[in-house]
Amino acid sequence: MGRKPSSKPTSFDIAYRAGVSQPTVSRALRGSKSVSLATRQRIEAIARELNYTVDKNASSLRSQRANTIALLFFEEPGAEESTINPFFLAMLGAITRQCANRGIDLLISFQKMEDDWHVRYQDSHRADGLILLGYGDYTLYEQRLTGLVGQGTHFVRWGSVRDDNIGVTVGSDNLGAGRLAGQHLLDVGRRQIAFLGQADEHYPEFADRYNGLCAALGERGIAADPALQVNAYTNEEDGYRAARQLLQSGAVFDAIFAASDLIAIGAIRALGEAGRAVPGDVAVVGFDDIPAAGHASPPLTTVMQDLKRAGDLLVETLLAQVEDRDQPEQTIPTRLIVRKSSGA
Amino acid sequence: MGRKPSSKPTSFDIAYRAGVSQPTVSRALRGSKSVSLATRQRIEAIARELNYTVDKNASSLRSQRANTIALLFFEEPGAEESTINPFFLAMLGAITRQCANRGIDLLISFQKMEDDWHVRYQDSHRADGLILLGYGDYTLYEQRLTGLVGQGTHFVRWGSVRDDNIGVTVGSDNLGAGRLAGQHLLDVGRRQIAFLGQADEHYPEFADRYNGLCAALGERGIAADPALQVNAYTNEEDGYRAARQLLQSGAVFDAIFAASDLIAIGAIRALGEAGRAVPGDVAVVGFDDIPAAGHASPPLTTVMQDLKRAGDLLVETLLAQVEDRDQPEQTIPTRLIVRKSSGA
DNA sequence: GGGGATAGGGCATACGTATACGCATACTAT
DNA sequence: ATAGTATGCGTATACGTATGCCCTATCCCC
Repeated sequence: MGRKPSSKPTSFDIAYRAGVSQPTVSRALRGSKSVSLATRQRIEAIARELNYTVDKNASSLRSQRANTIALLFFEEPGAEESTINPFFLAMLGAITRQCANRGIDLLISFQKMEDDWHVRYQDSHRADGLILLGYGDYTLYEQRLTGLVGQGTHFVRWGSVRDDNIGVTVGSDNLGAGRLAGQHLLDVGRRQIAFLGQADEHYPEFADRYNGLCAALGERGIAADPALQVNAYTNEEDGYRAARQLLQSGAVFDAIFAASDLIAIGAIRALGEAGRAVPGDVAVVGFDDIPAAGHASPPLTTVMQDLKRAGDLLVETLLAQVEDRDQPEQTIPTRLIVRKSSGA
Repeated sequence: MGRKPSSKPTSFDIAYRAGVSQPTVSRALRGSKSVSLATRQRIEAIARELNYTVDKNASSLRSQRANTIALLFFEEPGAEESTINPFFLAMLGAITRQCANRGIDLLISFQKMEDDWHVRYQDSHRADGLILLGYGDYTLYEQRLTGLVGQGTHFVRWGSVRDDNIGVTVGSDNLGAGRLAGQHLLDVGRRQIAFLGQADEHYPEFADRYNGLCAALGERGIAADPALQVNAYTNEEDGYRAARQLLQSGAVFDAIFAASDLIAIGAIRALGEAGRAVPGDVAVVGFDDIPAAGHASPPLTTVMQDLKRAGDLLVETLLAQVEDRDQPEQTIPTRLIVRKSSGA
């Protein structure tokens, strides 16, 4: 077994054996139609035989195309190392698969918003574009995003799709999802529906979900009670705290719509400790449909985001931008998964 | 705001403004000591001013070093898209951070073992080395791994550290961890300890954990009862099934050591349905310390793997290999996290 | 049979950086 | 003073591929 058969073969080696010039090899392997079928097949056979692979660096250098995108997770400043949002992790899987299908490589990085990611990736020709992921407060970064657009950096971010967003955003239909959840809880006879999650404009996705809930209430002639909205970020602890706060406030409620499954799970824990039965006393609906949702007790009714669709759309939208094509729709419909926690 | 200031500056542009030659710019920015301090600082200032970034493709092409590693997750053939092992996801975070610290880029991919990953990454000069991750059955791939070694491909895999492994392996001290768990259960007075998890050589990590348990039993003069070992892969469903199987077999047991937290959580569900109290009737110890372990009811006693250490070591070991340095130790100690489920 | 069109492929070169060498200048040692 | 040694930098070139341009051989049609 040859240790190192003689370092890696280049397109010149292939060309030599095939009796053609190096550019012909390049053209053949890239599928250019100005190479005859016979020649191409000969070249392909030789390439396979020699275990030849196109050198990505040379290829990218010459073509100015890396065939790579960078995925940036933005962490909350205070985030624990271990607490990566399961929702994003699931999306990672979808994105990865989608990239693999398209023959595109994926660079990944967890970043503080403060770091100079655009320099690190796009500017260095490392990646053709960026996918920005994180329930972050993008309003803090408007300036930077504006700069990116100005520089011609290609990027797509996940979040709340709005007309005045900087750059291109892909996201679930959070407003519609909030309505779905609200309607469902109303349908099962609940009237005092609390919302656990940030509802201000620094968390546009959560705000949309809340607004959707309010819309559903409004459609049935019920006014949303501000006392029933309690801030919560996105983890289990926060859900627990928010629910306790709600309980202690003395507000009357017979349902909770949580902005994420983790919040919902934390809330259920708090309700249990307070002796409130779920769904008997309080119906609970979550958001995301993370794996744990189905295993929670009681199993959690939740809004499912279509992760596969999300991954596909993020990648497709980004590539469309890079290749200067028309961009597809950017809002993804959601689906309500009814389980025991809402008492349906 | 300039749309495109005049495409990207190159090292020649910097050189021109600094009144030096291009190679000097390269040397200065790479920190070569054959550039005077004054010159370097001048160059650095200009580079910053022009927003210059080294073109990674050109750099890698010339230096034959990508400063990139590829992380490959291997999926079980039947794996669901959404069921990425939480343990690996957590490790992903650690690896990512470690790479960021070292200024190394990370490519990521989920693969079937069948695919030709080595071609795709290392052979194409896309990455300097590979990290192989997955509770997979590597014995099936010995041939391929042998081929990799023969080709001089750099890789490190996560798993059971043994002398006869092909390539370099980094992993937790599963044998020691199994002993820890066993000793703990013995210490709290249990004697019939069941093991849920594959114990055959196709799953070396699980086998080590089982063997560690047997060793702990042996040290107290107790023989391991083969009837108390039930196969389970690594997810919650499998743990549930395995526990039911164990219950139905009529075997007597007062403790369960599960090869993973997910198995343990599934087992607790099955025990609950069967009316066996945890830890009253059955003490349970899991493995991994995934986030859900602390939130389980009862909170799960488990073996914590040091993920940060794991990520660091994987990266360091791989780079040591790439750079032809001595490789560090490859076994990582574990720690027992005692919670309620073991009745301590 | 001549003029165009087309297919097939070679030639030259560019992509932007890193590095082996060589050459000056300055500084040390004898 | 003179050989010897750093120091600091320029010259030339290589890394391996993709692509614009040009050339030849067909082939076709009127």
